[in-house]
Amino acid sequence: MRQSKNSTASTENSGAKSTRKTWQKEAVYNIFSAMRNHPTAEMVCDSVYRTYPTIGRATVYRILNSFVDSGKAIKVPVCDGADRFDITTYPHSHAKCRVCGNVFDIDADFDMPEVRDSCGFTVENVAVLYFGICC
Amino acid sequence: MRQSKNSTASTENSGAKSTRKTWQKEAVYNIFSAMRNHPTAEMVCDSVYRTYPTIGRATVYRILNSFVDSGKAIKVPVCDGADRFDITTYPHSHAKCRVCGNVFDIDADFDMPEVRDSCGFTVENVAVLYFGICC
DNA sequence: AACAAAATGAGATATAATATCAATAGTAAA
DNA sequence: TTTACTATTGATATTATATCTCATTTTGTT
Repeated sequence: MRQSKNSTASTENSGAKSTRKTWQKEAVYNIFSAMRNHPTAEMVCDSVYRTYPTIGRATVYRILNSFVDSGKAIKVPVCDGADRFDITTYPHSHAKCRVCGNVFDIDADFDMPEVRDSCGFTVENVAVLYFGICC
Repeated sequence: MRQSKNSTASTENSGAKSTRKTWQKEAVYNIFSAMRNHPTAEMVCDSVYRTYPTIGRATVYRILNSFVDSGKAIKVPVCDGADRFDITTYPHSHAKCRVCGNVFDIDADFDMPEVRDSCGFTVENVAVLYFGICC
């Protein structure tokens, strides 16, 4: 995603509410929530496309971002490549294989760094990412 | 992939790839290592450009990546925007402000999740990233 | 049905990073 | 020093990622 200078998210238009039901939102949610491989936006596009060839790419991107904004999904930072989207929102961490590039869920069996306030930084969320080899 | 087929039998740098000294590598290292704000590759480019206007953009990208490969720097995953490069390689974590976009070092005063082997995944490294607001 | 606003979709634009490849330049051998 | 070899560079093209623009369509409401 491009970095915007002074706004947090493009979908957050002051007071704008995405309340209207559309078949596009339904389609993206149904297909994305069935994917358990932390897909990129493009991967979701491809899947949605197979069933709904008329849907626009920008629409899929917009809808995925709206899921993140509304807490229905999270973005996983993976350092390289496209953003990953994760339908699993409970606290857990991720592992990325540097060979195959796949991203896996990792149960947070260690003490998950807790959200804290220090150094004048107000923490809202934390992401833990392991790098290594899966195979 | 390239093998030194006709080099003398005893090379001190066995397997070393980027061995030749160039003023470009010197320039990028000197300027990058003085930047303490987790710059993107573009930010390094801009800085290097001011002193060495003839250096190529691709060269800066290549050299920065070689620093990461050789362990002289790390890439910081920030979920949004361009990759960040960090000259500080000792174990610590990072915080990213969702308002100003800046990235800060955070001392790992909690128990840093340790590198482990679980679920068949061989962990080589771990990154902890806080999201929040700095101001 | 008619209306206003939200949402979409096609394409343009912005941004990020690597690939290509001829020319250059570092290093060792002669 | 000169030569030979090839790693490295740099201009440009290409690929990848993601958002923006805006005319058109659709939704929810009256």
